[in-house]
Amino acid sequence: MVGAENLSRKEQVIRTASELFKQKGYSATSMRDLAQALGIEAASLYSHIKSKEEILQALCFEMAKRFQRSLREVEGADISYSERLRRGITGHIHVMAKELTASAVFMNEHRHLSQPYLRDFLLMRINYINRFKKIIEGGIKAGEFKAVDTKLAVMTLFSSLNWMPHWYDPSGIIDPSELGNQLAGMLIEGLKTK
Amino acid sequence: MVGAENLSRKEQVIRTASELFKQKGYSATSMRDLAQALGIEAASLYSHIKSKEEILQALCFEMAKRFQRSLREVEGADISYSERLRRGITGHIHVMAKELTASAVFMNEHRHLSQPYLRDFLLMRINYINRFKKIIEGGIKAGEFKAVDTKLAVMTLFSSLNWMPHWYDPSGIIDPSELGNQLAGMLIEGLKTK
DNA sequence: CCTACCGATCGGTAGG
DNA sequence: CCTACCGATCGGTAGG
Repeated sequence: MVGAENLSRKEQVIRTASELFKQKGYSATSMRDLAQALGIEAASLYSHIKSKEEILQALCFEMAKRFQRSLREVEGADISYSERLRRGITGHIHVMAKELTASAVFMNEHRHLSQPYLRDFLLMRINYINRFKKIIEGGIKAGEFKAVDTKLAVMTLFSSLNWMPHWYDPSGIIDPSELGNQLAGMLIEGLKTK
Repeated sequence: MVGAENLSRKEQVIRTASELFKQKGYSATSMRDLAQALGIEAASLYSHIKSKEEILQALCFEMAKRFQRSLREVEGADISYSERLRRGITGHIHVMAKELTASAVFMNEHRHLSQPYLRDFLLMRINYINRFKKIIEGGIKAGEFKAVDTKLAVMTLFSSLNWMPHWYDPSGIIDPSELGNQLAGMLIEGLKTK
């Protein structure tokens, strides 16, 4: 099956690229670096991908889709805003934990997308953030949350989620659900003892 | 005064570089980009700086020093852990707000430092984070904070501080002190109404 | 997947 | 601060 072989090899290229992009950044990673990591010549990469940027596009949009899908499942549910926030956070962390490297690239390297991809990406991201913001605003209107600055609240949450690929070790003692519960707990209940 | 003129021109180069590094990233910013932004030829940059990386070094270590100094002022104070955390956060935000662009570069581009600068930088960063962590641990031991996962707590705080240069508008309605108080309040008291 | 190669651009230097 | 340039490396193509 030629098709399946090509697909799997292409994915192998994308995964290896993802690791290099995370480590060194997109711009500082050359196609020769990538080829060397795969044990082939740089020119051979172009049998599997059209361009360097195509790899970044594949990574960024695949992750964006996964994060969007995860959040959508929570929005319809008939539950409290605290619970909705908790599930949104846990869902995000699950997606992230399954693709830690791609998540880091998604977060830090998307600015190297060219137009119109960059614009599309940023629209998806602002949409994602706004949906979390709506949950927080809903909680405030319902009297469940304090009247905090919603931009600060959502940015604090989003920052925390974004930075996790840099320090979270999924093989450690704390699993994604537990991490999500603890983050949600901390943001909702605060650090202070009652 | 030749000395003063050189210094001021060098700082102008560093500031312009800082803006480009923030926008496009260190690797994707060429010396020709920088020269063009300053209205001179690329070769002329080397009258003011020794190398591209020297600019990054100057930026990163200057900001690191400022953040360290800001935190040091809080650690000696004889105040509650909540208050210590609050002042640590507010201090960080003040430093950041005064040099928003350099703060963004400090955060996102330090990985392009070569050795031994990279190692020194990372040691300073881990030291900075650990000092915030100590405040949180102190608060837990004193019964002032809940027994949360301190790594998650400090990373959430640190992420939030790091991401601020990307969204905070210091010319907006919320000033640095107010932003610090709100972030500290949110982390300490939580979103939930009591 | 390789050899052979392209034009463009990179950070930086010499010498004024 | 400029002109003139350097060797190295970049992403990518032709042709097998």
